[in-house]
Amino acid sequence: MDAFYASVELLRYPQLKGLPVVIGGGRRHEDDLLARLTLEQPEQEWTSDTLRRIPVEFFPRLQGYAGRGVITTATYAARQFGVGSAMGLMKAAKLCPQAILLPVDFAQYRHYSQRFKSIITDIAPVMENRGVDEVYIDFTDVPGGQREGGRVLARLIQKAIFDDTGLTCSVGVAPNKLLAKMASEFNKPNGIAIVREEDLQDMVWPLACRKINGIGPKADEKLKRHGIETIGQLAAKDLQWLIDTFGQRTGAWLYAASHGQDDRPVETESEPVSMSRETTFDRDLHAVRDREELGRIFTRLCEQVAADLQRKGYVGKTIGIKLRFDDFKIVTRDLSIDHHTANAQEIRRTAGLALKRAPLDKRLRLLGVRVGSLQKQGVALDGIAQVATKSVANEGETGQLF
DNA sequence: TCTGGGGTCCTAGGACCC
DNA sequence: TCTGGGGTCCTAGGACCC
Repeated sequence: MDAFYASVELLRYPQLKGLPVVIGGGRRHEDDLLARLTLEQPEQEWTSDTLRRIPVEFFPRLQGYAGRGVITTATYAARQFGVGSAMGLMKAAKLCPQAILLPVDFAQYRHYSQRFKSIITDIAPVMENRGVDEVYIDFTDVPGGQREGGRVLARLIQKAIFDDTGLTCSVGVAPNKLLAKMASEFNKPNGIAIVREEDLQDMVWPLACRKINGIGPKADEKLKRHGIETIGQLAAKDLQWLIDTFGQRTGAWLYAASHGQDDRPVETESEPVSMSRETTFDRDLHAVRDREELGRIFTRLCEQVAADLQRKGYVGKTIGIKLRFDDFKIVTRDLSIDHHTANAQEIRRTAGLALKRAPLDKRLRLLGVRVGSLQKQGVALDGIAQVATKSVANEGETGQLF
């Protein structure tokens, strides 16, 4: 198989070039911004749409930012100051107070994401989704795909995307997904990199193990404890040692990955496994003292998940909650019911039961609601079970929190 | 100055059935 | 009555990715 990994530089509107700009802060940041603008300039109607038309220079600077958001992405000019994805905005404000803070524009990302993907499937139909801005492509059967080792096709795709959307795109070309993904990082932004099997030693082995998609901070730490820093050092270990040290599955995978081997196909179809909604509060909430506020938020999350399920046509039967405490410890509780549902009240009721089993002594930072074991709506044949919605003991008991 | 939101997959133990 | 093994479902936590 010949694979591409294409990653669009999604939010880098041309006018951001050269300016230190960070994007982040979540939905709340945009709401705050709209509220402020409405107050300052009431003659204009402020919406996400009008916001989009304001030149970047008019957006607020990071300096003095107080809130819990993180950076979604940053321009290269901002990255010079050491800020980057996933960093807290308050920390970023210290490092680069002059950076312009733009709100995250989900509607626009979705729009451009669809355009970018449909341009690609027009050219190369075997495409796998990897989130809003990244895809794998199997171009084995694309006419002309082999010219200059794939470079001609990569350039064609880049040009088509740029002409239509104004977005740049980094492409990695390799014999499999693992290597294509790695290659796509080599010439960011707007680059093309080709890795052939015989390039493994020169181009891949010098890289840090962390560059392998699937090796995160924990695995990297463990590798380092064994003196393994680079992919080449990993490749020098024998299979049995890796299996003894990391377990059968992970060991064998590490061995294969370090030798550039990966036989996963490009998957064009996938069904969702779960849908969830979660929110981090502006301030930590206490289960007893902030009971009412928590209850409202909880209900809203359930309604949002239900709406997501209904809009996308799914029903689920495992309903769960997620809590993050002030010390960042996470707890989850799941409860499976005897039929599939997308009903907000039913999700709320079941999630409430799950929540009762969680410890609620510490202050809460985040609350989430998840529905799993999904099925397409209409396929569900739970039949009679639908009638017998369980009434559970203790429901309505006095003194309960939710 | 603490660290978003939406996902997937894996592991591991226990229940329960055959 | 005991032992054991396999399979599946459920639950909780954790690693990782975009």
